[in-house]
Amino acid sequence: MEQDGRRLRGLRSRETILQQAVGLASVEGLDGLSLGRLAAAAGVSKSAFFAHWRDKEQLQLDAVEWAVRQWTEQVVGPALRAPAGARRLFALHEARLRFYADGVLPGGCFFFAVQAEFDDRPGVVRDRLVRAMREWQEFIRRLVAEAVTLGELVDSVDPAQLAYEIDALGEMVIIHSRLYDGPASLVHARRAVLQRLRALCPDPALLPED
Amino acid sequence: MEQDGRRLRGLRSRETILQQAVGLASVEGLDGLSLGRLAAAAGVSKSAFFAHWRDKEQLQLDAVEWAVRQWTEQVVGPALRAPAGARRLFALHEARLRFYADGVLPGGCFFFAVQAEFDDRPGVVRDRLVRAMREWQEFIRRLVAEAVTLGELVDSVDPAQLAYEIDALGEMVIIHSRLYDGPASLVHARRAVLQRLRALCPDPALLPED
DNA sequence: CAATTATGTGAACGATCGGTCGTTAATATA
DNA sequence: TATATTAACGACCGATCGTTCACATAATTG
Repeated sequence: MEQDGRRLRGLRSRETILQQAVGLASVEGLDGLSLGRLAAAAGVSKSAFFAHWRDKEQLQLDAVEWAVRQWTEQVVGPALRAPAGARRLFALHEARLRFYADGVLPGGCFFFAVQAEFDDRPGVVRDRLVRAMREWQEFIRRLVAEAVTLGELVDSVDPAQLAYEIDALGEMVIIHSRLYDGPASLVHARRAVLQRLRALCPDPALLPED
Repeated sequence: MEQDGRRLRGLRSRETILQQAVGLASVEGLDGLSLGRLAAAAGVSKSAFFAHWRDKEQLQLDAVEWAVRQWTEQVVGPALRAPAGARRLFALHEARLRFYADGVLPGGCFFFAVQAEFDDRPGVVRDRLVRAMREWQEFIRRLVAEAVTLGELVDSVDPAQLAYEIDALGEMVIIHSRLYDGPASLVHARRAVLQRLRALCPDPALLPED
C-alpha cells in the first residue's frame, strides 16, 4: 500500500502545478511566469515549489515535458489514428488547428510562447526545447516521406521543404488569430496546407475539396 | 541657430537609446528588457530615461515606432524599387529574408519577439503593435491584388489567403533558424514562396527559376 | 546679464523577484 | 508504537525591478 495519503497528495498537487505552469507559460512564457503568481494560480504557497523542484529551472524542464506529452496526445495521436500517407499528414495539420481553436491552452501554444523567449538564451531549458522541436520537425518529415513512399505525394517532394511549410503555416495561426485576423487565420492555414497537399497528390480525392 | 549643443545632444542620445532598445527588444522582448540593462548598453544612467520619456510604456511606444521605420526602410523600400506585380511581391519576401540573414537586429526580428509578448496583454503598446501588423498585412495584400490586376497572378488568387502564406513562411524563419535549422530555413522560406508564386504566375519567366 | 529650460547624475523608494530557513502536521516505515 | 519522511507553510533574504527626487551643469531665452 504505497503512494497513499500524503504521497498521493504530493503527486496530485505536483500535476496541478505543472498544468497551471504550462497554461500560464503559454501566455507569458516560462521565464515571464513568476513563482508568486503561479503559486496563487495553483492555490499553494510559494515555498511549496521547493519541496517538488530544486529551483525554477527544474520546474521549467518538467513543464516542457508536460507540454510535450500534451502535444503528443492531442495532436500527434489523432494523426496516427488516420490512415498513413497524405491523409495522415493533413490530419496532423487539422489536429493542430483544432488544438488552437479549442483554446486548450489560454495562450494558444506553449511552444510558440517559449521559443520566442529561449531562442537567444543558452541553457538546459533551451536544449530541451531544441530537442523537442527537432523531434516534432523530424516527425513531420517522416510523415511526408511516408506519403511519398506510398505514392500519395509526387516523388519530387522534398520532405524537409514541405515539413517547413506545413509547420510554418500552422504555427503562425497563433500570432495572426490573437492579434488581428481572429478565426480567419485558421481558415487560411487550413486552406494553404490543403491546397498544397492536393497539388502534390496524384489522387486528390484522398483529401477534402475544401 | 536652434537645436545645437544641449538640444542636439538630447536628440542624439534619444536616438541611440531607442536603437539599443529595439535591438535588445528583438532578443528579450519589450517587457523583458529592463531599464537597468538598457542603460548599461546605451552608456547612460538609469534615471536619464525619465528626462526623455514619462515611463517605460512611452519608451516602448517610441521603440515600436522606431522599429516600424526601420522595417519600412529596409524591407518595404527595396520592394517598392522593384517593378510592380509578381516581381515586387517576391522582392518583398527576399528583402525580409535578407534583413534576417544580415542580422540587422541581434534577435532577428523585433516584431516577432514582441508579438509573442503582447498578444495576451492589453494596453496601448499592444494597440500600436496591432496597428503596425495590420498595416503590414494590408500592404502585402495590396501587392498581391496589384499583381492580379497586372495579370501577373491568376485571377483565382485570394489576396488575404496568399498574404497569410507569404507572411507565415517568412516570419517562421526566425524560430527555425535560431533553434535548429540554421540557414537551411532561409532556403526553405525562399523556395516555398518562389514556387508558390511561379505556380500562380501566367508568365513564370518573370521570377527566378530557383 | 539674469532667468529659464533641458540633459543628466546618484541615491533612495516600495514592490517584486527567485530562493532559504525553521517549523508543523500528517503519513509511511520499522 | 517509535521513528523517519514528506508536503506545505510563513517569515525572511539579497537582488533587481520601475520610478522618484534633489541636485548639478550647460544651453537657450528674455
